[in-house]
Amino acid sequence: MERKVASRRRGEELERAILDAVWEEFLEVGFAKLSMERVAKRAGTSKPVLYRRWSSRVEMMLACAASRVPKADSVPNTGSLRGDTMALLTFALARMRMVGRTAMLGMLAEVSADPEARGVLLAGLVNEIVRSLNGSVYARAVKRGELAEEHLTERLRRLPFDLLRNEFIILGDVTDEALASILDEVVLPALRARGASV
Amino acid sequence: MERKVASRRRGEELERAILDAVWEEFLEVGFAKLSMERVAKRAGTSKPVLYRRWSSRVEMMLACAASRVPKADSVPNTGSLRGDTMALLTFALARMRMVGRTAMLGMLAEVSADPEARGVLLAGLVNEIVRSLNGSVYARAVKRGELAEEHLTERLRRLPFDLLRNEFIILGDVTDEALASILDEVVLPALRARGASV
DNA sequence: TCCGTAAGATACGGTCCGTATCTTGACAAG
DNA sequence: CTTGTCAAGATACGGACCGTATCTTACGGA
Repeated sequence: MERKVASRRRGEELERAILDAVWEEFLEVGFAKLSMERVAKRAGTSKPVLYRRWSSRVEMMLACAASRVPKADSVPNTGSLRGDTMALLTFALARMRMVGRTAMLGMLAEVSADPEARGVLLAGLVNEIVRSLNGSVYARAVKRGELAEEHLTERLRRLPFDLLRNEFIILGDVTDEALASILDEVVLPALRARGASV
Repeated sequence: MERKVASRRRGEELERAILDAVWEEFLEVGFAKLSMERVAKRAGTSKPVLYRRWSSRVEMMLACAASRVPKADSVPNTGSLRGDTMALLTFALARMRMVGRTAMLGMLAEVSADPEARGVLLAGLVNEIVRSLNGSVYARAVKRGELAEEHLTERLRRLPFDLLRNEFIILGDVTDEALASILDEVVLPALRARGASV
């Protein structure tokens, strides 16, 4: 919990200890009640040390999240659009669960006033993984002949993640059935509707 | 801003004055920085008076929101499913704009830990309007022959609002084009896909 | 060996929390 | 008109944090 060692930590080692403290503190008291004061105490250091690194609580928590959330690697080729998308959403869901609904909402809320911070958050937690989808899953589906590239609008590319994120934020979690219904009742039908007749 | 009148307000009158103060304060400093202390001062009263009515900041803000957000009345019959849904989403969007992204996120975040408060918030801001959709828009579309009732799953009923809410929360606002793309690229195609083939 | 740099400790004024206490005004019953 | 009740309103409290300033001291590189 606290420390009272003679040695003085620096650089990497110190930063690691702080981010670990942030995480433990987060698990213990939650996002809303996480304070610089407590983190400093838990890490066995002091507030100025934190403020030298991050200018705000959110920035610090983003650093913590970034240090723990797994990077999006490649998406497995399951042989079908549905399988690939399901795998991708499952991975994305796992990431969301690591952070948790409360923390996601808290960060979104605290960041919603500052356009710059908002950009950073969205880039890290939203767009990165969308690009991944564009780059492999949809490309493979086009190659397989499951999709026509010219019908892939921006909205359709974002669609699976928009629905997943909404479900997670509002309902608290996403069951397997919910995932399936997102795919089978919305995403795939929308993707396959060619002549979007009015 | 403040008041120093001899008369002592009570009941309805006092409550109105407080909720007005909450709203003005919200417009001025935003959701995150809104404090009981400042609201009390602005309303020309004191904290105990606030705490006698509402047990928390969120509860007070919900009361304020409820007193200002227009109730969902009837949905105009435009003659087509697309027109009806567009009208409904436009109305829902207007409501969201009155509250604002920051406040919505703030409330969702503060409420996300407490299941009971969460239920209240969702019931008021989500489900009410979904019921309205079920009750009239979809019923009319079924009567017109535009939809088959047996394909109207829970997910499809929620779909327009899920997408609207997500867009509003994440992107900050919803343009007319975005609204149109939600309808024409996702909602209507999904609704019309009969045999949800895998 | 020495010196710059950052760690770590402490303290500051400030805001806000939620609650307790007390006085005083408004209103109604008699 | 008198009087009793109840909530409004004022004030103060201990406590948690904020963000910053100041000062000493240990580490690590030159």
